[in-house]
Amino acid sequence: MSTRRPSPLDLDRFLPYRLDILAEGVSRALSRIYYERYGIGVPEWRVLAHLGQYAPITARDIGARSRMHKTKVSRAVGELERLGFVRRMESDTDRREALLSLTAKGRAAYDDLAPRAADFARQLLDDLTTAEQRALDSAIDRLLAKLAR
Amino acid sequence: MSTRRPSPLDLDRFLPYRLDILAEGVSRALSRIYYERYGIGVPEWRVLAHLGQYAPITARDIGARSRMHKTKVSRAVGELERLGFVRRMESDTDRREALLSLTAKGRAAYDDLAPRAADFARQLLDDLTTAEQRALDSAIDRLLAKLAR
DNA sequence: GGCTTATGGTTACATTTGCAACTGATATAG
DNA sequence: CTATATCAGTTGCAAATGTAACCATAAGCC
Repeated sequence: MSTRRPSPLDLDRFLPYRLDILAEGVSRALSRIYYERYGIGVPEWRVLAHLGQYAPITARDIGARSRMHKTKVSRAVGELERLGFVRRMESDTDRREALLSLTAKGRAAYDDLAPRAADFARQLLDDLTTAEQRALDSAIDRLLAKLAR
Repeated sequence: MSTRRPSPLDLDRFLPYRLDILAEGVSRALSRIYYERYGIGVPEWRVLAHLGQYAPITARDIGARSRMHKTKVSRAVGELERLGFVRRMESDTDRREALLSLTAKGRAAYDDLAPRAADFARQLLDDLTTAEQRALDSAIDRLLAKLAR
């Protein structure tokens, strides 16, 4: 008679799987905010958010910070330029790289979106107690640190 | 004189962004395990894992459980069939759908991979205290539940 | 200096993905 | 019944993505 071995892997509790579904769902929900208003996708939003906070910054550094492939950054920057959101100045210390920053229009979009995005994250977390939020945050920090090794 | 407004959005603490980077990093690290051994990618691995645990199951149900688009499931199943990992039986209650299950070869791959995947997740989490692990798990549950609404 | 190697960024090409349309089958309304 | 709507799954096509090659510049080395 065949006995069913206990499954060595319970998918519904498997962290990588759960994280992926969660990240995808959160990203999709958030994207509604910026896609509806400005017609931009995830990579463009990411670049915009980086520029809002860190400009002037090079494409390289955006990629390094956000773990985006350099071609993805390059194309997102291109699209944002096309939209008139981003301006590039050539660096005077290294003529390969360009210092990116926001135009007035890009700044306006950022100033519109950033608080909405922050609200979104707040609402998402508002079921959790402060302690749970801290626990989640610190767990993410530790996992990220572990991956970096 | 211009004063810098406090940023309304601190990216390094922004949950959607952090989740995305974490999920991507975890997935990439895990994928080494199954890619190196069987040359399969994320969608194929996901389908394999579902079949290992829930077979016989339809492609539709795999998609519903794992939030994969039906075309992605369809192609992953096709690839797993090509590899000789998956067999399809037609359902006798509904001839549109196919009941998928693993061949001996597919089962062997699953039995090889599943414990490795489980180990991977355990190692990933072994820095965290049990309390932290539970907090993380419950936070993910709540966020997923919130998204589902 | 000149030569090799590495780097920021873009582009070409192949692969992957998602959407829309389709096929064959089932459910449902009248 | 039968006509219409719905559904499981596949396929065509377009958009998005990653890899590799490339260009221009910079850095390291002799």
